Amino acid sequence: MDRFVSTFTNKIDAKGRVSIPAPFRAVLERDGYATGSAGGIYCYPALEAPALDAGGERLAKKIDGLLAGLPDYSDERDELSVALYGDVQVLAIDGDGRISLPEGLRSHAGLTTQVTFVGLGDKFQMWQPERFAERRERAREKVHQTRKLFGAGNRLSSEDEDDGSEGARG
Amino acid sequence: MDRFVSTFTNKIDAKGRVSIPAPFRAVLERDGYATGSAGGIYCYPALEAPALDAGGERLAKKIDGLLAGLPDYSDERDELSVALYGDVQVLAIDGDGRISLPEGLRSHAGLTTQVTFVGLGDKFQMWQPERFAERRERAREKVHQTRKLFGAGNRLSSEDEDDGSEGARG
DNA sequence: TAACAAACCATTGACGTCCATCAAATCCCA
DNA sequence: TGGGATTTGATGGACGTCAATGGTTTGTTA
Repeated sequence: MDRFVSTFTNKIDAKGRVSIPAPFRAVLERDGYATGSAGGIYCYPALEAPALDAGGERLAKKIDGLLAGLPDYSDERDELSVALYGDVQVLAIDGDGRISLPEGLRSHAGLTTQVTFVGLGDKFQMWQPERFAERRERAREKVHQTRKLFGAGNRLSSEDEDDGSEGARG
Repeated sequence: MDRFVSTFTNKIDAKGRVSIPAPFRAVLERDGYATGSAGGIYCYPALEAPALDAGGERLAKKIDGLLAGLPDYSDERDELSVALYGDVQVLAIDGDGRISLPEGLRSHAGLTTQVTFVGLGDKFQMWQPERFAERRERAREKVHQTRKLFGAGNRLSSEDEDDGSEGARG
């Protein structure tokens, strides 16, 4: 499996460190990340939500792709670069699979004692647990309505039905 | 990693010196810069912003590339050369990873006590911290709007589209 | 010789690395 | 199938290293 799926909730310790869920680490390693050596995960404040987006090399390449079409040294490119590269932090993963979240990122997502990791396929997000619970409720509502529109015969929507599949520990 | 990414804020000391963030130095060294020896970073006032542009060999080559298309000894080339090269300063990096900013550059960017280094991929910028905070907000706004223009059909923008909803299962 | 700049050195605090502990899930064998 | 052993992942803490920063000395030039 090479996608981020499921949700997990881990603690932030006194030094601001938090363990990345093991399944996510496995995906990152397959994505070209070498634990312990130089490199790390790319992390930035999500645009539309009080959360952090994060991912590995694949995510970095997508960001590059957004800028690839723009001419060098145009104002437009500079402006986009500020938002895309300027907001990104490269977080190193230590030997125990942990990252430490800088203050700036933590405050954007309102993270204090716990972090909920949410798999989104190519990337994952980090949420303050209570906030994510709300968001999740809204999302379920939405899925419910969407299914009604498409009709019950749709196999894909029944795919979204399974719950209790989360691996949240602790 | 061979690109300038993230933002860092460092102090200017009484003698006008400021440390270049270690990750940026690493990029510069990989780019062909040898700390301590002859050479330095290329730095010039940004054309459209109260900030300084800076970079290493790769940046210099890109500037060369802009001129390459024009015929030798043409007036056009001469003028563009002056515009591009005329304001460039080569700043030496001392043994501790610091540069000292000449008064001309400092005043263009309004730098007094602190400098915010902003990674933009092939180059980085130096900003007065408060001014950068504004610029960053604008940039995020713009990305926000750009995404809406592209719409969900765009592969790249759909990547940035999620607000967490699609990852919410169970 | 005074003024300035550049190299050198020293301190401090943050961060990365390493180690120990604990809980949960799995495996193995009776 | 049940219980104990083993493995893996999460968490907390100690320690060493490096980056940022401030200061001092040396060299150079007018």
